Amino acid sequence: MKKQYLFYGLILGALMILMRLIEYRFLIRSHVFELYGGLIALLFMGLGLWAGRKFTQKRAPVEIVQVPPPVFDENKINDLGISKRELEVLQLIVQGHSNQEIADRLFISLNTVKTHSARLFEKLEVNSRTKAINRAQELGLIRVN
Amino acid sequence: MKKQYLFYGLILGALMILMRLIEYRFLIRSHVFELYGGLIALLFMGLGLWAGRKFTQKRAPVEIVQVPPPVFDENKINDLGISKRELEVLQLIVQGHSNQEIADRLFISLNTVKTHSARLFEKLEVNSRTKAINRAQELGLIRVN
DNA sequence: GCCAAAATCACCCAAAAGTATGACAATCAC
DNA sequence: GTGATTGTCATACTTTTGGGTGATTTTGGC
Repeated sequence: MKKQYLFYGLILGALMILMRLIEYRFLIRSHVFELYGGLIALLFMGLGLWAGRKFTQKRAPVEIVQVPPPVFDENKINDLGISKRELEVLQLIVQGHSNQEIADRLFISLNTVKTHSARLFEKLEVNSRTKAINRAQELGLIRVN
Repeated sequence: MKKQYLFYGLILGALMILMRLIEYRFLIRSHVFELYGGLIALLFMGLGLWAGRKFTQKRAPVEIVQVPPPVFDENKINDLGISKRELEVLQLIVQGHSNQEIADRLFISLNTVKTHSARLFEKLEVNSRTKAINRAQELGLIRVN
Protein backbone atom coordinates (compact mmCIF):
# COMPACT_ATOMS: atom_id res chain seq x y z
CA MET A 1 0.00 0.00 0.00
CA LYS A 2 2.77 2.41 0.89
CA LYS A 3 4.61 1.52 -2.21
CA GLN A 4 1.59 2.51 -4.21
CA TYR A 5 1.35 5.90 -2.58
CA LEU A 6 4.99 6.51 -3.21
CA PHE A 7 4.66 5.35 -6.76
CA TYR A 8 1.78 7.61 -7.55
CA GLY A 9 3.42 10.49 -5.82
CA LEU A 10 6.50 10.05 -7.92
CA ILE A 11 4.52 9.76 -11.12
CA LEU A 12 2.63 12.87 -10.27
CA GLY A 13 5.74 14.75 -9.40
CA ALA A 14 7.47 13.67 -12.55
CA LEU A 15 4.57 14.75 -14.66
CA MET A 16 4.46 18.10 -12.94
CA ILE A 17 8.07 18.67 -13.69
CA LEU A 18 7.53 17.60 -17.23
CA MET A 19 4.74 20.09 -17.50
CA ARG A 20 7.03 22.77 -16.24
CA LEU A 21 9.66 21.98 -18.77
CA ILE A 22 7.26 22.00 -21.63
CA GLU A 23 5.83 25.21 -20.38
CA TYR A 24 9.21 26.79 -20.28
CA ARG A 25 9.65 26.07 -23.90
CA PHE A 26 6.64 28.05 -24.83
CA LEU A 27 7.39 30.89 -22.48
CA ILE A 28 3.86 31.97 -22.70
CA ARG A 29 2.58 32.53 -19.25
CA SER A 30 3.59 34.04 -16.02
CA HIS A 31 4.47 32.09 -12.95
CA VAL A 32 1.37 33.25 -11.20
CA PHE A 33 -0.65 31.11 -13.45
CA GLU A 34 1.35 28.02 -12.72
CA LEU A 35 1.17 28.60 -9.05
CA TYR A 36 -2.53 29.06 -9.29
CA GLY A 37 -2.97 25.90 -11.31
CA GLY A 38 -0.77 23.88 -9.03
CA LEU A 39 -2.61 25.05 -5.99
CA ILE A 40 -5.94 24.20 -7.51
CA ALA A 41 -4.67 20.83 -8.52
CA LEU A 42 -3.40 20.06 -5.06
CA LEU A 43 -6.53 21.33 -3.39
CA PHE A 44 -8.92 19.38 -5.49
CA MET A 45 -6.75 16.34 -5.48
CA GLY A 46 -6.94 16.41 -1.71
CA LEU A 47 -10.63 17.03 -1.77
CA GLY A 48 -11.10 14.15 -4.17
CA LEU A 49 -8.96 11.88 -2.05
CA TRP A 50 -10.95 12.71 1.02
CA ALA A 51 -14.27 12.31 -0.72
CA GLY A 52 -13.26 9.07 -2.36
CA ARG A 53 -12.20 7.66 0.96
CA LYS A 54 -15.33 8.81 2.65
CA PHE A 55 -17.68 7.33 0.10
CA THR A 56 -15.81 4.12 -0.28
CA GLN A 57 -15.72 3.20 3.35
CA LYS A 58 -19.43 3.43 3.65
CA ARG A 59 -20.35 1.66 0.52
CA ALA A 60 -17.93 -1.18 0.65
CA PRO A 61 -19.23 -3.21 3.60
CA VAL A 62 -21.60 -5.87 2.53
CA GLU A 63 -24.91 -5.35 4.11
CA ILE A 64 -26.77 -8.43 5.16
CA VAL A 65 -30.18 -8.38 3.64
CA GLN A 66 -32.88 -9.57 5.92
CA VAL A 67 -35.05 -12.16 4.31
CA PRO A 68 -38.67 -11.99 5.44
CA PRO A 69 -40.16 -15.16 6.88
CA PRO A 70 -40.96 -17.43 3.97
CA VAL A 71 -44.65 -18.08 4.24
CA PHE A 72 -46.15 -19.89 1.36
CA ASP A 73 -48.69 -17.65 -0.30
CA GLU A 74 -50.70 -19.13 -3.11
CA ASN A 75 -52.44 -15.88 -3.90
CA LYS A 76 -49.27 -14.24 -4.99
CA ILE A 77 -48.83 -16.87 -7.63
CA ASN A 78 -52.13 -15.93 -9.14
CA ASP A 79 -51.50 -12.25 -8.70
CA LEU A 80 -48.38 -12.52 -10.73
CA GLY A 81 -50.09 -14.65 -13.33
CA ILE A 82 -47.72 -17.53 -12.92
CA SER A 83 -48.98 -20.66 -14.61
CA LYS A 84 -48.78 -24.18 -13.31
CA ARG A 85 -45.92 -25.23 -15.48
CA GLU A 86 -44.02 -22.07 -14.77
CA LEU A 87 -44.35 -22.72 -11.08
CA GLU A 88 -42.89 -26.18 -11.52
CA VAL A 89 -39.96 -24.71 -13.32
CA LEU A 90 -39.59 -22.08 -10.65
CA GLN A 91 -39.50 -24.70 -7.94
CA LEU A 92 -36.77 -26.59 -9.69
CA ILE A 93 -34.82 -23.40 -10.26
CA VAL A 94 -35.06 -22.57 -6.60
CA GLN A 95 -33.81 -26.05 -5.80
CA GLY A 96 -30.69 -25.21 -7.75
CA HIS A 97 -31.22 -27.24 -10.88
CA SER A 98 -29.83 -26.20 -14.24
CA ASN A 99 -32.10 -25.71 -17.21
CA GLN A 100 -30.96 -28.99 -18.68
CA GLU A 101 -31.75 -30.84 -15.46
CA ILE A 102 -35.16 -29.24 -15.37
CA ALA A 103 -35.78 -30.21 -18.96
CA ASP A 104 -34.85 -33.81 -18.21
CA ARG A 105 -36.99 -33.97 -15.16
CA LEU A 106 -40.09 -32.47 -16.77
CA PHE A 107 -39.54 -34.34 -20.04
CA ILE A 108 -39.54 -31.17 -22.08
CA SER A 109 -36.89 -29.59 -24.26
CA LEU A 110 -34.24 -27.21 -23.06
CA ASN A 111 -35.78 -24.50 -25.21
CA THR A 112 -39.09 -24.88 -23.50
CA VAL A 113 -37.49 -24.52 -20.13
CA LYS A 114 -35.87 -21.36 -21.34
CA THR A 115 -39.19 -20.03 -22.52
CA HIS A 116 -40.79 -20.78 -19.18
CA SER A 117 -37.99 -19.26 -17.22
CA ALA A 118 -37.94 -16.20 -19.42
CA ARG A 119 -41.64 -15.61 -18.74
CA LEU A 120 -41.01 -16.33 -15.11
CA PHE A 121 -38.30 -13.73 -14.90
CA GLU A 122 -40.59 -11.23 -16.53
CA LYS A 123 -43.31 -11.85 -14.00
CA LEU A 124 -40.93 -11.79 -11.11
CA GLU A 125 -39.24 -8.74 -12.54
CA VAL A 126 -35.79 -10.22 -12.37
CA ASN A 127 -33.14 -10.98 -14.92
CA SER A 128 -31.35 -13.99 -13.52
CA ARG A 129 -32.19 -17.22 -11.79
CA THR A 130 -30.34 -16.27 -8.65
CA LYS A 131 -32.45 -13.15 -8.32
CA ALA A 132 -35.50 -15.25 -9.09
CA ILE A 133 -34.61 -17.51 -6.20
CA ASN A 134 -34.47 -14.54 -3.88
CA ARG A 135 -37.66 -13.11 -5.19
CA ALA A 136 -39.49 -16.40 -4.90
CA GLN A 137 -38.39 -16.81 -1.31
CA GLU A 138 -39.28 -13.23 -0.54
CA LEU A 139 -42.74 -13.58 -1.95
CA GLY A 140 -43.31 -16.98 -0.40
CA LEU A 141 -43.98 -18.56 -3.74
CA ILE A 142 -42.31 -21.75 -2.75
CA ARG A 143 -43.16 -24.31 -0.12
CA VAL A 144 -40.25 -24.68 2.20
CA ASN A 145 -41.36 -27.92 3.85
CA MET B 1 -0.12 -5.43 -11.89
CA LYS B 2 2.67 -3.90 -13.84
CA LYS B 3 0.28 -3.37 -16.64
CA GLN B 4 -2.02 -1.53 -14.34
CA TYR B 5 0.64 0.87 -13.23
CA LEU B 6 1.58 1.48 -16.78
CA PHE B 7 -2.02 2.01 -17.66
CA TYR B 8 -2.59 4.55 -14.93
CA GLY B 9 0.59 6.28 -15.82
CA LEU B 10 -0.45 6.53 -19.41
CA ILE B 11 -3.88 7.79 -18.52
CA LEU B 12 -2.35 10.43 -16.35
CA GLY B 13 0.09 11.37 -19.02
CA ALA B 14 -2.61 11.53 -21.63
CA LEU B 15 -4.66 13.79 -19.44
CA MET B 16 -1.75 16.08 -18.92
CA ILE B 17 -1.14 16.32 -22.60
CA LEU B 18 -4.80 16.93 -23.20
CA MET B 19 -4.65 19.73 -20.73
CA ARG B 20 -1.77 21.28 -22.55
CA LEU B 21 -3.46 21.04 -25.88
CA ILE B 22 -6.65 22.57 -24.65
CA GLU B 23 -4.68 25.25 -22.96
CA TYR B 24 -2.86 26.02 -26.12
CA ARG B 25 -5.99 26.38 -28.14
CA PHE B 26 -7.53 28.84 -25.77
CA LEU B 27 -4.42 30.80 -25.15
CA ILE B 28 -5.38 33.63 -27.38
CA ARG B 29 -8.69 34.22 -25.74
CA SER B 30 -9.26 36.04 -22.57
CA HIS B 31 -10.88 33.57 -20.23
CA VAL B 32 -8.08 31.10 -20.34
CA PHE B 33 -7.24 31.49 -16.74
CA GLU B 34 -10.57 30.48 -15.33
CA LEU B 35 -11.10 27.76 -17.86
CA TYR B 36 -7.76 26.26 -17.19
CA GLY B 37 -8.23 26.44 -13.47
CA GLY B 38 -11.60 24.78 -13.67
CA LEU B 39 -10.23 22.08 -15.84
CA ILE B 40 -7.40 21.38 -13.49
CA ALA B 41 -9.80 21.33 -10.60
CA LEU B 42 -12.07 18.84 -12.31
CA LEU B 43 -9.31 16.59 -13.46
CA PHE B 44 -7.59 16.40 -10.13
CA MET B 45 -10.82 16.09 -8.29
CA GLY B 46 -11.57 13.05 -10.40
CA LEU B 47 -8.10 11.70 -9.94
CA GLY B 48 -8.37 12.18 -6.21
CA LEU B 49 -11.72 10.50 -6.11
CA TRP B 50 -10.42 7.57 -8.01
CA ALA B 51 -7.29 7.31 -5.93
CA GLY B 52 -9.17 7.60 -2.69
CA ARG B 53 -11.48 4.87 -3.73
CA LYS B 54 -8.65 2.71 -4.93
CA PHE B 55 -6.59 3.05 -1.82
CA THR B 56 -9.33 2.43 0.66
CA GLN B 57 -11.03 -0.37 -1.12
CA LYS B 58 -9.32 -3.12 0.75
CA ARG B 59 -9.86 -1.99 4.25
CA ALA B 60 -13.52 -1.22 4.25
CA PRO B 61 -15.12 -4.53 3.38
CA VAL B 62 -13.49 -6.29 6.29
CA GLU B 63 -15.88 -4.70 8.74
CA ILE B 64 -18.91 -6.82 8.00
CA VAL B 65 -17.73 -9.83 9.86
CA GLN B 66 -18.22 -8.31 13.27
CA VAL B 67 -21.89 -7.53 12.71
CA PRO B 68 -23.59 -9.49 15.48
CA PRO B 69 -26.93 -11.20 14.77
CA PRO B 70 -25.88 -14.79 14.28
CA VAL B 71 -27.92 -17.92 14.09
CA PHE B 72 -25.58 -19.29 11.57
CA ASP B 73 -22.88 -21.82 12.12
CA GLU B 74 -19.49 -20.23 12.07
CA ASN B 75 -17.74 -23.51 12.69
CA LYS B 76 -18.79 -24.85 9.36
CA ILE B 77 -17.19 -21.93 7.65
CA ASN B 78 -13.93 -22.77 9.29
CA ASP B 79 -14.39 -26.47 8.72
CA LEU B 80 -14.74 -25.88 5.03
CA GLY B 81 -11.81 -23.50 5.01
CA ILE B 82 -13.80 -20.63 3.64
CA SER B 83 -11.92 -17.36 3.90
CA LYS B 84 -13.33 -14.02 4.85
CA ARG B 85 -13.39 -12.67 1.35
CA GLU B 86 -14.89 -15.83 -0.01
CA LEU B 87 -17.66 -15.57 2.54
CA GLU B 88 -18.41 -12.05 1.41
CA VAL B 89 -18.68 -13.24 -2.13
CA LEU B 90 -20.87 -16.11 -1.05
CA GLN B 91 -23.21 -13.76 0.74
CA LEU B 92 -23.58 -11.64 -2.35
CA ILE B 93 -24.15 -14.68 -4.50
CA VAL B 94 -26.85 -15.87 -2.14
CA GLN B 95 -28.42 -12.44 -2.38
CA GLY B 96 -28.72 -12.99 -6.09
CA HIS B 97 -26.03 -10.70 -7.42
CA SER B 98 -24.17 -11.39 -10.64
CA ASN B 99 -20.41 -11.64 -10.64
CA GLN B 100 -20.16 -8.21 -12.20
CA GLU B 101 -22.34 -6.71 -9.51
CA ILE B 102 -20.24 -8.36 -6.85
CA ALA B 103 -17.09 -7.05 -8.46
CA ASP B 104 -18.50 -3.53 -8.47
CA ARG B 105 -19.63 -3.72 -4.91
CA LEU B 106 -16.39 -5.09 -3.54
CA PHE B 107 -14.26 -2.92 -5.81
CA ILE B 108 -12.44 -5.87 -7.25
CA SER B 109 -12.20 -7.15 -10.79
CA LEU B 110 -14.58 -9.59 -12.36
CA ASN B 111 -11.73 -12.07 -12.62
CA THR B 112 -11.14 -11.96 -8.92
CA VAL B 113 -14.77 -12.61 -8.20
CA LYS B 114 -14.57 -15.61 -10.46
CA THR B 115 -11.56 -16.90 -8.62
CA HIS B 116 -13.29 -16.54 -5.28
CA SER B 117 -16.45 -18.17 -6.47
CA ALA B 118 -14.55 -21.02 -8.09
CA ARG B 119 -12.82 -21.80 -4.80
CA LEU B 120 -16.12 -21.43 -3.06
CA PHE B 121 -17.78 -23.95 -5.32
CA GLU B 122 -14.94 -26.35 -4.72
CA LYS B 123 -15.31 -26.08 -0.98
CA LEU B 124 -19.06 -26.34 -1.12
CA GLU B 125 -18.78 -29.20 -3.59
CA VAL B 126 -21.12 -27.63 -6.09
CA ASN B 127 -20.78 -26.54 -9.69
CA SER B 128 -23.14 -23.63 -10.00
CA ARG B 129 -24.14 -20.58 -8.06
CA THR B 130 -27.70 -21.76 -7.68
CA LYS B 131 -26.56 -24.96 -6.06
CA ALA B 132 -24.17 -22.96 -3.94
CA ILE B 133 -27.12 -20.95 -2.68
CA ASN B 134 -28.89 -24.11 -1.64
CA ARG B 135 -25.82 -25.55 -0.04
CA ALA B 136 -25.09 -22.37 1.88
CA GLN B 137 -28.60 -22.28 3.24
CA GLU B 138 -28.44 -25.96 4.11
CA LEU B 139 -25.22 -25.59 6.02
CA GLY B 140 -26.28 -22.40 7.74
CA LEU B 141 -23.34 -20.52 6.33
CA ILE B 142 -25.43 -17.44 5.85
CA ARG B 143 -27.24 -15.31 8.34
CA VAL B 144 -30.87 -15.66 7.47
CA ASN B 145 -32.74 -14.29 10.47
C1' DG C 1 12.59 -10.44 7.93
C1' DC C 2 10.58 -14.67 6.15
C1' DC C 3 7.05 -17.83 5.05
C1' DA C 4 2.38 -19.34 4.16
C1' DA C 5 -2.12 -18.07 3.31
C1' DA C 6 -5.15 -14.99 1.30
C1' DA C 7 -6.33 -11.83 -2.14
C1' DT C 8 -5.82 -10.00 -6.42
C1' DC C 9 -5.79 -10.15 -11.61
C1' DA C 10 -5.18 -12.07 -16.32
C1' DC C 11 -6.23 -15.07 -20.30
C1' DC C 12 -8.39 -18.78 -22.47
C1' DC C 13 -11.95 -21.90 -23.44
C1' DA C 14 -16.37 -24.22 -22.92
C1' DA C 15 -20.89 -24.51 -21.12
C1' DA C 16 -24.97 -22.47 -19.37
C1' DA C 17 -28.10 -18.91 -19.09
C1' DG C 18 -30.63 -15.22 -20.98
C1' DT C 19 -32.99 -12.45 -24.97
C1' DA C 20 -35.75 -11.98 -28.98
C1' DT C 21 -38.79 -13.73 -32.22
C1' DG C 22 -41.77 -16.82 -34.45
C1' DA C 23 -44.51 -20.82 -34.75
C1' DC C 24 -48.03 -24.40 -33.71
C1' DA C 25 -51.20 -27.37 -31.13
C1' DA C 26 -54.24 -28.19 -27.04
C1' DT C 27 -57.44 -26.40 -23.81
C1' DC C 28 -60.93 -23.69 -22.02
C1' DA C 29 -64.14 -19.87 -21.50
C1' DC C 30 -67.63 -17.42 -23.64
C1' DG D 1 -66.11 -21.79 -33.09
C1' DT D 2 -63.57 -18.06 -31.78
C1' DG D 3 -60.25 -16.02 -29.07
C1' DA D 4 -57.19 -16.14 -25.25
C1' DT D 5 -54.16 -18.74 -22.63
C1' DT D 6 -50.93 -22.20 -21.98
C1' DG D 7 -47.54 -25.28 -23.23
C1' DT D 8 -44.49 -26.71 -26.46
C1' DC D 9 -40.36 -26.14 -29.53
C1' DA D 10 -37.05 -23.82 -32.67
C1' DT D 11 -33.34 -20.68 -34.32
C1' DA D 12 -30.14 -17.22 -33.65
C1' DC D 13 -27.60 -14.38 -30.90
C1' DT D 14 -25.43 -12.18 -26.67
C1' DT D 15 -24.06 -12.38 -22.02
C1' DT D 16 -22.87 -14.71 -17.96
C1' DT D 17 -20.80 -18.53 -15.60
C1' DG D 18 -17.66 -22.00 -14.73
C1' DG D 19 -13.05 -24.35 -15.18
C1' DG D 20 -8.19 -24.36 -15.61
C1' DT D 21 -3.71 -22.20 -15.16
C1' DG D 22 -0.38 -19.08 -13.79
C1' DA D 23 1.15 -15.02 -11.73
C1' DT D 24 1.88 -11.07 -8.46
C1' DT D 25 0.81 -8.67 -4.31
C1' DT D 26 -0.78 -8.22 0.39
C1' DT D 27 -1.34 -9.84 4.91
C1' DG D 28 -0.57 -12.14 9.18
C1' DG D 29 1.95 -15.08 12.14
C1' DC D 30 6.23 -16.47 13.91
